[in-house]
Amino acid sequence: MTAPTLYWYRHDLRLSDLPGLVAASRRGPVLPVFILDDTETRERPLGGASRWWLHHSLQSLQSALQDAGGDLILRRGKPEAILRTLLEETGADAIYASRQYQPWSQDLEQDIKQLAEDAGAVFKRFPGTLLYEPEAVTTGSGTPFKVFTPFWRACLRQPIENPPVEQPKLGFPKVWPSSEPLDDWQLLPHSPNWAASWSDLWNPGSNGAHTALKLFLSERVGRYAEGRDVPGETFTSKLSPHLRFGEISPRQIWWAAKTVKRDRPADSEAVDKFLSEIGWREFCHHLVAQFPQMPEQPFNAKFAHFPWGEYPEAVRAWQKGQTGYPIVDAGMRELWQTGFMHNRVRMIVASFLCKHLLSHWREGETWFWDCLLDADIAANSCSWQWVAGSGADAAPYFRIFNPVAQGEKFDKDGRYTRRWVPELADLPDKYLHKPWEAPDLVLTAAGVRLGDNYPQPIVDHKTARETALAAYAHLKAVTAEA
DNA sequence: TTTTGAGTTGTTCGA
DNA sequence: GTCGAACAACTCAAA
Repeated sequence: MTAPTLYWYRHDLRLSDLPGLVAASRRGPVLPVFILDDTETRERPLGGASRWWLHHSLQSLQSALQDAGGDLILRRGKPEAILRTLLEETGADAIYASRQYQPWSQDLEQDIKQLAEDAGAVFKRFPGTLLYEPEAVTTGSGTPFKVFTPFWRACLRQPIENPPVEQPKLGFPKVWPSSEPLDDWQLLPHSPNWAASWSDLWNPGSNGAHTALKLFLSERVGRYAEGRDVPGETFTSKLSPHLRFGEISPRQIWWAAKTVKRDRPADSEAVDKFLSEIGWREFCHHLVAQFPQMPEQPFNAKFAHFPWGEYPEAVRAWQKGQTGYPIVDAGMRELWQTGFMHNRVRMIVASFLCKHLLSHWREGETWFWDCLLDADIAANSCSWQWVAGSGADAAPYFRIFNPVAQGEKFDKDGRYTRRWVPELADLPDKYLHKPWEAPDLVLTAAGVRLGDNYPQPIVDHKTARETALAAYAHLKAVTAEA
């Protein structure tokens, strides 16, 4: 009888377009296993919102595997220990998995390879999480790209030739090792259950991912180029949490988008704009694969000297959406209430934390990590560094978002701000993004009492901007000395 | 090796 | 209200 293959599920919770699973199925019976590592020895523990998503995504994958006549084995602990045990328990002679790119992944995969060999088994990694492997995209001189545009152009010169692969026909062993009940993992919040309404907002799992993709490509992508910047409208794909957990592959997205370009040439440009966002995801993963310190250290070493301050009260006001800047507060409340924030607003709130509050980008990175359903080490750390000015191809430090101007430009009709900051809902458009400038009569009529039911701005924009620019000048002075 | 062109997402100021 | 220029040089990538 053929020995089974352990398929070690990681950030690839799907059945279709999964090269490792196809290869495993060709060898014989497959034992799918997912390991939750919350030991904090190597892997960064998941944030609260991500745990909620993971619960539902695992549930979805488990039931899909059961429909196929199999199951998903759930185990908790260190992957090294668990995979060693499973090899012994099941007599499996191979572990197959998708390659991952987190800072700790390379060491972990090396250790798994070693323990597999020690047990007389093989460990094989497969692509599937990215469109391009980090080694495959380099500059003419063989070094990794540090600027997005040439990076993405180099990617586009390498066409994706193979279409996504279908779900393989899976065979399973007769005897199954034990599995922990998902509910025992307590991934869902309780007392309070802050995610009570999330099931209405999100549909974790591959089915939900493909539904979201179809909806986006059929109804939204045409207006993506401009619409993506308007947080009060829905012209973004909302695919990020699905991609984060690998419920859908970037290649599946790529091919579906390619079909749209062929069938609706008028939308071709907008589709390319969308695909370049997939490109940013690739860029971030490649950067972290090359620079594993990204989540902790500034990519631009000069920023080690940047005079970040410690302002815990201001950071708390930012987290709670109580800064007194309506667009900032709207974003932070959307995040808290839904596990998501519109991309445009992510930039505004991040700029505000780093530049208006002069707080370290890691404060923001940590908060986003805990609150975002799509929290991903690579995208999160690269994007925060991008905003802070220390990242690859980063925004220049003197580019400081004006939260009033941004609100007036991108949330002109106030739909987004009024939704998340209802205490300002009755203010006229003219003052919605700067209530402190509204005459008393207007405030009273709208039921707004500044400093009472909505805060005064915690910093003055003009002053904060000047202070931030001075901090940057300080950085220049320090590095000039060095 | 040297040179050259270019670089996600902005703001402010002054004409 | 609208427009162009300045903002700060610097580093990257390719010719």
